[in-house]
Amino acid sequence: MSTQAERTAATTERLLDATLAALIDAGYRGASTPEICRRAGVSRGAQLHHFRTKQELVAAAVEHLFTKRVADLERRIGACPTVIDLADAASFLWSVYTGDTYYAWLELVVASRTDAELRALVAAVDARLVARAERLCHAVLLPHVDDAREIAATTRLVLAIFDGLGTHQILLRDDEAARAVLRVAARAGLFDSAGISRSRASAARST
Amino acid sequence: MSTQAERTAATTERLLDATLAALIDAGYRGASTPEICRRAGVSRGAQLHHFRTKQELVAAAVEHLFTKRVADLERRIGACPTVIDLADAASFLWSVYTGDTYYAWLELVVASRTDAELRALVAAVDARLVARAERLCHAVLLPHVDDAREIAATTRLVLAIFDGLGTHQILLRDDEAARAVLRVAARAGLFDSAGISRSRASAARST
DNA sequence: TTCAACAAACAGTCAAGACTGTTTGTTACT
DNA sequence: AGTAACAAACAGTCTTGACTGTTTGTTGAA
Repeated sequence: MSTQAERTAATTERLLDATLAALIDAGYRGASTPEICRRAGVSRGAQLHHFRTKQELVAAAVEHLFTKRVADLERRIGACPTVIDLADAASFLWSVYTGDTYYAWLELVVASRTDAELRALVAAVDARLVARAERLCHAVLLPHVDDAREIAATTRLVLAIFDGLGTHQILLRDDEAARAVLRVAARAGLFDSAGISRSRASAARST
Repeated sequence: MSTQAERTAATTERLLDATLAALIDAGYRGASTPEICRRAGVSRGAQLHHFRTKQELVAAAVEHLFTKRVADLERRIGACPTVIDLADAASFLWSVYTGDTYYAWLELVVASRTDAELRALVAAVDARLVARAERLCHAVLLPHVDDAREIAATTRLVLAIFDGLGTHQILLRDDEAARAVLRVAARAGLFDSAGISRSRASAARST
């Protein structure tokens, strides 16, 4: 039928996708191995053959989620028309950033708060995500800034707004409200390199 | 020894405090009833006498957490010296906002994403918290703004930044980095009513 | 090329432990 | 006495990981 390698790849991918789906639909608590196997259409024996412990499966799923998020983001950003208004850009980014994969990620982050082993995995992957975000932020928002700490802090601020809004959306399922918040942020000059530069200039004067 | 009412009050309070402590230390998943009883020094029989189901216990704990957060916040804000710099104020708010009770709240919010009953409880309490935050935001940041939607959006933005930074702290345990982010936000005019007004004026001109 | 030997993938069952909620019994207040 | 508060044993369900056996693919010698 197929080679061993092909079978392995197919089964592991189904398991990893099922793990993310379970994480999204049922949360970290509900992502049990029987549930994942049920979704993947794979026997528990097969699952245990490929991932000897649940930790191994989760670790692989974290990596899988990272590549998926990055691929999603870059594909959709690549398909994005030329940006004119930074407020529109923020709204566009919001539509890319939120969604299922964000909530899968949030489940992992929150679970990792009380699980040191998981936290080590998630933190390592997060560092890579943040590094990418910093490069993007540097290119788009702060092309004339060279201070790494300045770039890092600005990136964190933008990420925090998106993450915070994503968390709020759990309780207040109102996408338009979230976009209104982003418009306020844009008006305040948050996504506007000129605005930030202007603020920096005034900050410099005040010292 | 003591009256029935006193015994009931003492036991329920110990159970509720233990529930929050378990939520903080072990997460929603780890906050099992045996664990809560162990922490409270109460037998499972007593727990089940006062809270017939876990749902009841969690519901009471959500309410307990709300009163605790509000009390903490108002007590510490009351003890705060006169505010001079809004960046310092943001840093102060951060020290009040983050901490154990924030993570207990986050556990509940994330768990409520995949638990409709819990979500109804948490959303109702969240609405009350946000309403308080809006009044505070109106008084401190936007005293001259009357548009309710404007106030709501600005409040959400500030809350989103704090919540997002709190989530980031799970992976990046660096309080100083979080404060640096808040300084960037303050410099961008986010916590500065004048800055927001100025931005609004320029936005009005552009239309 | 063909077939035997081997390895990997897969399926299903089982035991140990954990959690929830019920039931039964005991102690302390009214 | 009667009732509320508490304690402990128990039943049922779920999850994890171990174990046994079967099918499928790979390798190498004749």
